[in-house]
Amino acid sequence: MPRKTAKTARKPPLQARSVATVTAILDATVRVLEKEGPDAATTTRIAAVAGVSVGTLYQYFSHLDAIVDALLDREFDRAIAMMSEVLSEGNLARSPRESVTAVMRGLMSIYLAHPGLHRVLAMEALRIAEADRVRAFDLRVIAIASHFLAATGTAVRRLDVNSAAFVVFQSVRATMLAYLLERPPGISEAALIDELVDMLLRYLIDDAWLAKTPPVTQLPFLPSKKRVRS
Amino acid sequence: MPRKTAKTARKPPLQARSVATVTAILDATVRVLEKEGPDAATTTRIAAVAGVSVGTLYQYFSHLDAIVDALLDREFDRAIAMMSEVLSEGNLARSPRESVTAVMRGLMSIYLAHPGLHRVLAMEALRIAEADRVRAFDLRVIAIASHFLAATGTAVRRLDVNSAAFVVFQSVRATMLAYLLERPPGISEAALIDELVDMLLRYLIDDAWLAKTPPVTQLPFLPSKKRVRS
Amino acid sequence: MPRKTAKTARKPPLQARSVATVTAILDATVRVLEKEGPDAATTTRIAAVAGVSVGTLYQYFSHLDAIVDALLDREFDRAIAMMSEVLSEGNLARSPRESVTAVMRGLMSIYLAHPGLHRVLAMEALRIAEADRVRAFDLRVIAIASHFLAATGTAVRRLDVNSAAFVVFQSVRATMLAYLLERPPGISEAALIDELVDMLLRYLIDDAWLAKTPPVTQLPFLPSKKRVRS
Amino acid sequence: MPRKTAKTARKPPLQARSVATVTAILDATVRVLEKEGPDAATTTRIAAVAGVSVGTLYQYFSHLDAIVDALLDREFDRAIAMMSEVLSEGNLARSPRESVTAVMRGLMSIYLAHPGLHRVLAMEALRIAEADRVRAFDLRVIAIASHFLAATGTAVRRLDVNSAAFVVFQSVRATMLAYLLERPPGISEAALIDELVDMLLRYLIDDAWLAKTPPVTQLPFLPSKKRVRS
DNA sequence: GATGAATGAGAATTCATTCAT
DNA sequence: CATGAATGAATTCTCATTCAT
Repeated sequence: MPRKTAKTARKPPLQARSVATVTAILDATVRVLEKEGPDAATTTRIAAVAGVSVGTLYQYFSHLDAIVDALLDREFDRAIAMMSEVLSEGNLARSPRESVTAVMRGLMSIYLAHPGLHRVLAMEALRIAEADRVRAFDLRVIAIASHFLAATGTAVRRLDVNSAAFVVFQSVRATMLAYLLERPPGISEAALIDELVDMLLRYLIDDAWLAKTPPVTQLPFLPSKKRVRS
Repeated sequence: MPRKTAKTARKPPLQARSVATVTAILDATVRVLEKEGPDAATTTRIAAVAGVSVGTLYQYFSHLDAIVDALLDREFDRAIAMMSEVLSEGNLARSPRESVTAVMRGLMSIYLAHPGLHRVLAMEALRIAEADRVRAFDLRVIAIASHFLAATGTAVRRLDVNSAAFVVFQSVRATMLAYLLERPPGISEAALIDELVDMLLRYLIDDAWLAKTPPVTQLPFLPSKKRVRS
Repeated sequence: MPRKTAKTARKPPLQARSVATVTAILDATVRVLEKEGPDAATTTRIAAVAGVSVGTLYQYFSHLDAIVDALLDREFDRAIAMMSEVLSEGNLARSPRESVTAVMRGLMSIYLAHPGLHRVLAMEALRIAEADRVRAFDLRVIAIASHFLAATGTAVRRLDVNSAAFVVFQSVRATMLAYLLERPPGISEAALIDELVDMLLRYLIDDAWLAKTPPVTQLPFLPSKKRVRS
Repeated sequence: MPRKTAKTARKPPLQARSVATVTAILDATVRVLEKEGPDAATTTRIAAVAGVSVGTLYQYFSHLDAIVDALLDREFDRAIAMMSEVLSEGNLARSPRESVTAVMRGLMSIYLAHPGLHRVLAMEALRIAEADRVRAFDLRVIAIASHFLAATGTAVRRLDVNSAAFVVFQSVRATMLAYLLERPPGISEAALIDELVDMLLRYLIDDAWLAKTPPVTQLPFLPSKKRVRS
């Protein structure tokens, strides 16, 4: 994704009819990102893969960046949809651990579907601190989560939901993405999810509530026997 | 940090007598990054600010990327030094919460010193999944932490230290960096640190041990009435 | 007025029933030129402002240049009409100075109405040496002027009317346009017109005839002492 | 001379040594302008003709426009040098008519040397009202002229030298340029110069002074019979 | 006739890297 | 060793013009 200067204006696609073309361009971008890497994602290449001319590409996206933005929105929407589904009425019976695990798995599969894309999206997030976009996403997540928590009567440990949302969003995104990109040997996907779930549950949910469900079998790591002493 | 071609593999900085020049170049890069932004950090500009010619710059760094690598190492060293200090013999008496808080504050100040640099380092981490480098850092941190934990007899909840280190590293880096770059309104620096500390403590440390120190005054947030208790 | 290729020869506007559309396009062009500058005057923008589609625009004008040509003709017509009026039967009693002043004022007001347009027209005149068009205009002006001169019996100093017309046309156009575009400080509109009038009168009209009307109160400028006298 | 957006900064050539390269670029631009026309004067073409790479071109000129600016300055300098020469001490004995004629011939030969260049310079003058540049030139001309006028004791008719300089500059430039570009049939170069000289002399110089030198043999043109009467 | 989506050649500009001095 | 002028591949983006609907 070669970058020059980051211009301001971000025109939305002009016509409603040509959603097909817009989709083609977005999909082509993802395809290039996944198969050829960020450096290959030039306007010319994207247009070629999308089967349109550069001119057409620019008819719908005023900048190369605008494409990335659109993709970010699309992925955010995807994540929101997944969470709505997972935390919907039909799943109120699940334990917090089950629910959070389901969400983590959902997220992981979203990242897994297009790791190269999310790599670029994360880089973009660093390039231009996209506070507003992320904030909007956070708010949507908070709304969904709050609704679910209220419905299940789950007790939350955090005082400041906004801070918690911020911390959780950044932590989960970075961890999952780094995992998918680096594939650290010795850590399975399931194990990573377990770690995240455990971290989040204990960070977010009240102990009393957590106690209601069978605790994970996490055993102490160090020092083994000669424990604590005190 | 304008990028063209990722070119060949990244070589380490050439062995060089003139440490002064190398330092000058590294410092110049940081200065440019902080004051003029990533886009201004061209080889020519860096050389100019460092007071040397481009040619000389290439005498010491085979790639532009090599400079970034060197800076990453330098910052990692800085972090390690800080942790060694904070978790040293002299501080064994501290409670886990105090220790973790001290580490978080140390990290925050490292990021705070050069946010622009760390922004680029984080981007670089995404650009080329630098598994090995991060892994090496993690190992050093684990060593320091293990030592400290053993010395204080602290009980750890995690089974797999490597996974935990991975999760913690990514979570803390991403959260702090995003915080510094976005400066989300309504979240103070101290509050963010508290959140991270709380998350990490409960993720990492055994409840029994935590209980030994005054618990944080986190109050439940939601749902309001039909609260937990029962 | 962005230009790519000068392409083929310039065709005249296609014969069109819908004078309204043609006018709309011409007016839109002027509006864009005045309010958004030459660079904004793209076919798409002009069409948009005119309230038609690009396709329609091309129905009436084979080139973007054809629009400019049409506008040039329109402005020439406007100038001719103004001169005919000013130098008409009803104004034979005026002194040469009065007449020329009236013409200059008329021209100035034509330029003043659309300076941005005339800027482009002048540039176009340089881009493609539009000898024929200008020549035709000159001839019309000469006809009008000759008629007026004969009717008033004014004695002309020039031997070669064509050369004089050429010189006068270029001088007046360039001076007025530069004046309007640069607005040189310290020169009022009236002053500029006086200068031009004085220059033209003395260039064109016989001294004896000029003497008949009160001379301008131009005072000598230099050298100070050994002044000319009388 | 394809144009996109007119950026601001105009860096002067960096090094003094490489004057040769700068000159090569300027000369190449002129050559392209003269032989291939304005549309061919792209950065790539100019660089090629100059025998350097585009990169080098941009090392010395931050914009394509900067080249044009440099050429404008060069031509202005050329004109000033010519006038200094023509109106120098050695030529004080000449009559006003002779002097002005000499200047006009000098100018004509400057335009004649590179009509294509001056065409572009004039267009540029319209594109961005370059008031300051022209003003600076005018001042230099005024200085030279004033000196000469004082030395010869010539009486000037104009009250406002600045206005006069403005009018004269624009009139002469436009007329000569249009002449060279259009080559209107029936007007010889000498004739055009005579016209300009006559116009300027009568516009600028006091009649008494003009009378000192044999008047031009301009005969009345119209109306034929009822002539003015001597 | 009108529409406006699609086209694509082509222009400006950047910057990592080399190498003759 | 240091210098910094030269390189040129590569990229983004524009806009006149066409043509299927």
